[in-house]
Amino acid sequence: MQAFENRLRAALTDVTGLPADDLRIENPRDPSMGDLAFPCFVLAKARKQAPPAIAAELADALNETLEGIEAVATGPYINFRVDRALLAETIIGEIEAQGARYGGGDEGAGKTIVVDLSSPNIAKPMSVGHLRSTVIGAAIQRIHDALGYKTVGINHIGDWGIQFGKLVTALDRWGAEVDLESDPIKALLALYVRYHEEEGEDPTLAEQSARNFQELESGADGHVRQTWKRLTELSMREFDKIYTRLGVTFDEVRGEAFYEPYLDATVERIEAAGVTEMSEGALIVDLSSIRKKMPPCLLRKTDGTTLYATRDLAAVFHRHELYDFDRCLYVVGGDQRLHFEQLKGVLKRMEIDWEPKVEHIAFGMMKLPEGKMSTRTGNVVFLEDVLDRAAEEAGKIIAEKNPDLANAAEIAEQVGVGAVVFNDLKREREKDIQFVWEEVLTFEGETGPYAQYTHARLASILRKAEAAGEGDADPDWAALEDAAPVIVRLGRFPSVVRSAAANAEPSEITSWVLTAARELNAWYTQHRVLGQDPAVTSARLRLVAAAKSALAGALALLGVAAPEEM
RNA sequence: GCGCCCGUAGCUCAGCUGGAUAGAGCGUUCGCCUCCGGAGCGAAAGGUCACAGGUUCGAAUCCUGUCGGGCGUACCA
Repeated sequence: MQAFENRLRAALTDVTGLPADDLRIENPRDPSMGDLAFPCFVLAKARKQAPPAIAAELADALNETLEGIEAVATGPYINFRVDRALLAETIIGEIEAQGARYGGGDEGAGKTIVVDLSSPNIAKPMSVGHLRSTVIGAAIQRIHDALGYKTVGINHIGDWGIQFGKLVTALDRWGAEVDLESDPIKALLALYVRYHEEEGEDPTLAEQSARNFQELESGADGHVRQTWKRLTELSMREFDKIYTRLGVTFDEVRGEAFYEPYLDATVERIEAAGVTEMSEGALIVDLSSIRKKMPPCLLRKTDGTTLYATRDLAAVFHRHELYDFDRCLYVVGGDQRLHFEQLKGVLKRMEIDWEPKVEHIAFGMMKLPEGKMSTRTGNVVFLEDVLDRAAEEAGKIIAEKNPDLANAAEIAEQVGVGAVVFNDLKREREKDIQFVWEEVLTFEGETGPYAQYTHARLASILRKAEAAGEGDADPDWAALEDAAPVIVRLGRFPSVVRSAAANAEPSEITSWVLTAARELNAWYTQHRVLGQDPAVTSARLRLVAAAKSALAGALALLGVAAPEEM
């Protein structure tokens, strides 16, 4: 589609004299109006003419020069219609030539994108909330991979902080009462909740916890550190199970503890920039010059220990030195907006020139009907349970609709997990989403399984064609006239990928997938592929194969499997 | 209180960074399997784009205010 757009831009430059970059080519509201459109409003002032008159005049001029594209003036717009056979042959040809790489490119070559994603906390279960960061971050990374960027996916594990002092305290007091081996994370969660219930009554708990964390931060390899190590190992084992199911891998997995040795140097560096001061006994960076009333960033507490912000600053310096990134994307919930504003605020005050490359890719909170999820109060839905139930549900449907399916269990997992992942990527990432079981377990309408089903149907047609030996004839591209809207949709995929990358917005891909799937379903129910005139069957089969390939590619970017049968 | 984000069909959401008659899915109602898979397809009903002003050829989109919601607001992460 880009090729046609470029030709139009060049032709429009010739007839208007405007630079190609200033010409905005749009998609017509209704596909029946045309494949591409140019609004003439922008020319009205300079030409002192009404837009409809300009459109009519330009359309005539363009038709003199354009070959294979027809320009029609419709009111203030010029609508362009690419010759149907040319359109089909060009777009399908592109998809066939590029295969699984269709939609990708190499414009990212030489550029590095760091993506900070997932970042679960040790000793806490992965909730459906962590799903968002993991799934959105992984999709953003894959989208950039496809465009040729060097990407670095970093899982920044929350393995540090005062809560580990608390956990050690809780384990020391009540550890004998729980079973850590069979389900370590749920046992630890119970301890954590209990701790917070009792902390109010018993001030010695908080004191002990503070001492524990100080010992941990001192580096002493005693009881506290040993306990902490054990917690980390138990938790990572559980997390890896989930990452395997989601098909997510990381290029770098580091805990916050990794940055422990860098903290002093980080604080010194910020002090050397002359932006720190003492306030109420704590070491801070004042940020009121960045934005009125912005709270200061705390680097050291009164007791000298560091905070989340200190460790994140150490991490961002470390990452910049290691990767010299072009963008560093933090895929972290919107409830941490202030934290990243402060992080960037400190960098700004230090006059660090790469500060704009650090971006907070915020996403909406996952909420339960009962309110915000909270590990402290136990108001959470565990990710593992969601995946299990979705796969189970998919299994039931397979048993009912396709009982002879060979690898039913494997497909049920792909469909169930696909449904959960797709559901999470469906909406614009900044919107809050409410977790509703029946919504997650729905496989009809705008869902992942619907997209997977479309893919499976296309695969099925191709299998039948293969078995019947159809599709060898030369295709009659003109026979795909009725498929033009679908073909245009497929042709737009590369620009959708680019937009999704620029906006770090995977939902642009899901939207495209759903629209394409809907249009494909409509098309193949109206146009039988097999058993037609051989030239027609050939053309339709080429479209089916191209569409299947593009759909599979899009689903791959999202991290959703594209089964051949389901 | 202050700061940031948000308000589009009964519900969940799109709306291409200011353009054509505001579109989907779910739900509701009606159709469609002698025909490549009904996790599907076709159709109907459903809208004062929260409200009030403003900017201009033109606003769901930009600005201001009001109302309603979410998140955050220095020693948690």
